[in-house]
Amino acid sequence: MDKNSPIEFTLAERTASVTITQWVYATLRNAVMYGKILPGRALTIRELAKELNVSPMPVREALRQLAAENALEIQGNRRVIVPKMTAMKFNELCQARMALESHAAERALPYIDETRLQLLQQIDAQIDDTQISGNHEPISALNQEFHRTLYTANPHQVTLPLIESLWLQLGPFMKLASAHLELSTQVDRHTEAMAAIESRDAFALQLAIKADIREGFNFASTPESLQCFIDESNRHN
Amino acid sequence: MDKNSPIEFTLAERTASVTITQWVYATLRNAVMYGKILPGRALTIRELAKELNVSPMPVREALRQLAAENALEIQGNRRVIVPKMTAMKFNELCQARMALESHAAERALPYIDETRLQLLQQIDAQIDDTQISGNHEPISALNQEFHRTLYTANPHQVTLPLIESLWLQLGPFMKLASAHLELSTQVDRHTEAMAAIESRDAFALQLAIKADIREGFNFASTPESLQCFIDESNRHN
DNA sequence: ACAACATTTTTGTGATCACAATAATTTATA
DNA sequence: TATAAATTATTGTGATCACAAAAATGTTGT
Repeated sequence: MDKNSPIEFTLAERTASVTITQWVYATLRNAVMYGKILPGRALTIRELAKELNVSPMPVREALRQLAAENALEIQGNRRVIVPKMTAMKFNELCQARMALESHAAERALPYIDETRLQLLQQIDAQIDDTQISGNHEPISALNQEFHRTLYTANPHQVTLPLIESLWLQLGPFMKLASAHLELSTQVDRHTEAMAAIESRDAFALQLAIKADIREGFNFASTPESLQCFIDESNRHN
Repeated sequence: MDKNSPIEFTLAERTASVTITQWVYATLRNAVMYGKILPGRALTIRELAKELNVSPMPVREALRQLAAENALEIQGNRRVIVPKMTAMKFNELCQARMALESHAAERALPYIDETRLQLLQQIDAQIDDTQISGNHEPISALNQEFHRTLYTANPHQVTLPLIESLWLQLGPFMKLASAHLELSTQVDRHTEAMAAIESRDAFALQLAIKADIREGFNFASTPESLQCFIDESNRHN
């Protein structure tokens, strides 16, 4: 149990009119989403409060909020940890992403206008530029922005919070997996998605989104390689 | 603004080894789920604390948790309210339920054994018994239990928390709508679902679940009648 | 009678403290 | 030396308080 493994916080911007709780929440969320905290790592209120130079109170609230989003897990002994991954759970999370996000894309399609399409193309171009660097975090962040921009075209959207919950649950594990993976093999499904949008083809859009999600996880194409990453992620604690 | 409209709390059971926060959470969640709090109703920490005979602290945490689940909405002025419904949002919530729950049912199907099927039949029988009374709350609770029992057959389930979030968002509005509706017209789609399970027909099961959800909302079959209920629900504040 | 201003009250936020439960460490025992 | 028991340290929970922002109320001027 390397309970004391340090956490590389990327401190969120601390603008005015943002409460300390919101700032702590954003900071912790970012740490979970981009795998800065290892699965199984125990998080204590006082430790985080000291680390972030705030009182325990905002940390308490932020932790509870993240637990409500299934990003953290409150154990029976009231300890808060980053949940561990299993092969079956990983599979369920991927399947849930495909079901929910293809649905969100379909419901967003009628609302996508020329402006939003250009926005999507712009983000996709940024992804191509960043692809060379090979860093996991900025690519992952841009990829999320692409999906978010697509789904939020629907002004009555209700699924994004649910989708973000799934992203959060996959985050800690993806970081570990991406370290052992060359991303270069990835085909650009975003282009296919945008073609489907232009031709107003809901079915093709759903296929493209599902393919994009599936390929993001194709490092774990065989059960053996998946199990290997899971063992790796759980070895440290 | 009948800000002071009373809230009929059904107090959750206060067993030992349950924290006050958990108890308050369960109580408030129940109130939201079964429409005891009108949409638009502002909730203040101190008011609820006094009402429930607890200190403000557990109420604070419970409210934040419910807000994280999209059951409550934190406004810009930091006030907490039960979100108001719109026709478009209502439609999106129904569509999301159908997409997510039919997916959950499909993923659960392989795990359903004889024992669980009997459990489902038992719950369905209870629903038939309660149907006569006409009360919204117990029928709704049993209906939820039926769906929950189905989805949790899958031991690696990850979608139930997301589904419950959708239920919570629909809760306050359903109560208002059900008051103007005779439920007797409802066909029993649960029987169809169980037949699909027995024949291991995933597609038929998905259809049955979708039909069950759709029919639960068929009081709002025309846009006009839906708008009528929405106006009614928002008139009070 | 109604708008604009000043005053009072109420509210969420965040800090600090007490306490019981849990975990970690030390000491005692075989 | 290994295991059990006792002690110490740490933790989450919940209560209380101070404070600034916001809402409600009261007051004034036209």
